[in-house]
Amino acid sequence: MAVETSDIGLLLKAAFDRYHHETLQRVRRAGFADVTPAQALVIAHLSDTPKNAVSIAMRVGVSKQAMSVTTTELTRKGYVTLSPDPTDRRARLLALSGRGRALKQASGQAKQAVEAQFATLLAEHDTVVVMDALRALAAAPEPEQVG
Amino acid sequence: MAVETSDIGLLLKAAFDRYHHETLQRVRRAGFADVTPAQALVIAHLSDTPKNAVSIAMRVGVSKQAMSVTTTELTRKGYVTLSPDPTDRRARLLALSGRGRALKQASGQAKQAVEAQFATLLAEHDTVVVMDALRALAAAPEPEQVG
DNA sequence: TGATATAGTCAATATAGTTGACTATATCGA
DNA sequence: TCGATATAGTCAACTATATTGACTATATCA
Repeated sequence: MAVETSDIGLLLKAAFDRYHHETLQRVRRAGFADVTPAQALVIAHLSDTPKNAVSIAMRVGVSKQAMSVTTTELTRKGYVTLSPDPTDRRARLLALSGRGRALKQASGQAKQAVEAQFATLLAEHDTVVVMDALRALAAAPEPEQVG
Repeated sequence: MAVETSDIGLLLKAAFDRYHHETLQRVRRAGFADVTPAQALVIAHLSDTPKNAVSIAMRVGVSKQAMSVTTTELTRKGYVTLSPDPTDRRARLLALSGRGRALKQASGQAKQAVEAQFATLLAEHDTVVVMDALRALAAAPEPEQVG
């Protein structure tokens, strides 16, 4: 994708596409060929503290129905284990399996490698600026309704 | 989507999702309710100079088959017109219709509005840094093969 | 002119998301 | 404590968007 634009939307998309393509390629080469982007995204949101599906869905920004499908697949592929929530019998807690932790680690290494590439393009100060800017943009409050 | 992370991949995704959600909402409120994200993306790549489908596909970063579907839809909805390429009888040139130009203009206004929000979060210098950084990241050459 | 490349379409499939309807369990309030 | 309501998760149907492979028509090159 050629990028000569100054359209920030196209730039965000191009940068995001490139970053994700690169990291996913590396993760797949590291022995996790069966992981899809949506599944990798959920793995990135899992930690050592088990969480139920709905709370992850909210963080990821998808419906609980979409999350249900991804949970099923991640469980089937052996990256995630489910256990009953002792405090809520409706819920099932997701936790990383051994293989899931390995995937998350490989994913972290892939990201570091791509970010190292990124860092060579920018001064350290600028990297900080960019991260802060993205965080601000991502978290910006809804504007007052315009319509 | 809550964003407390320092994972640049998640930040890029969150920022991109937010930007696109906001702009598409505005475009739809402006009277273009039938435009999908993929279609809006193609419109953003069209200018006054007609282009064939393959060249747009390359810029957008999708296959010519995907582009064919989007072209059909944009034509059906009246945003784009097709005409034969006088220099190549295989090709058909895409051009914005009157409504297509109106859509592109509304889209530009939506982007300006969202970027104005963005600008309030950053110093002007930082905005330049961020744009340059995204452009560099988007255009970074493929790294040497690692596998 | 014949081999090869390119523009575009059609078909099949994969991925990822949505909404709506539903069950089971929690929680809140009278 | 019971009844209304909210929440966790699943199932089904659908939409949107992408892929690859096979194909036709036309260009281009040697």
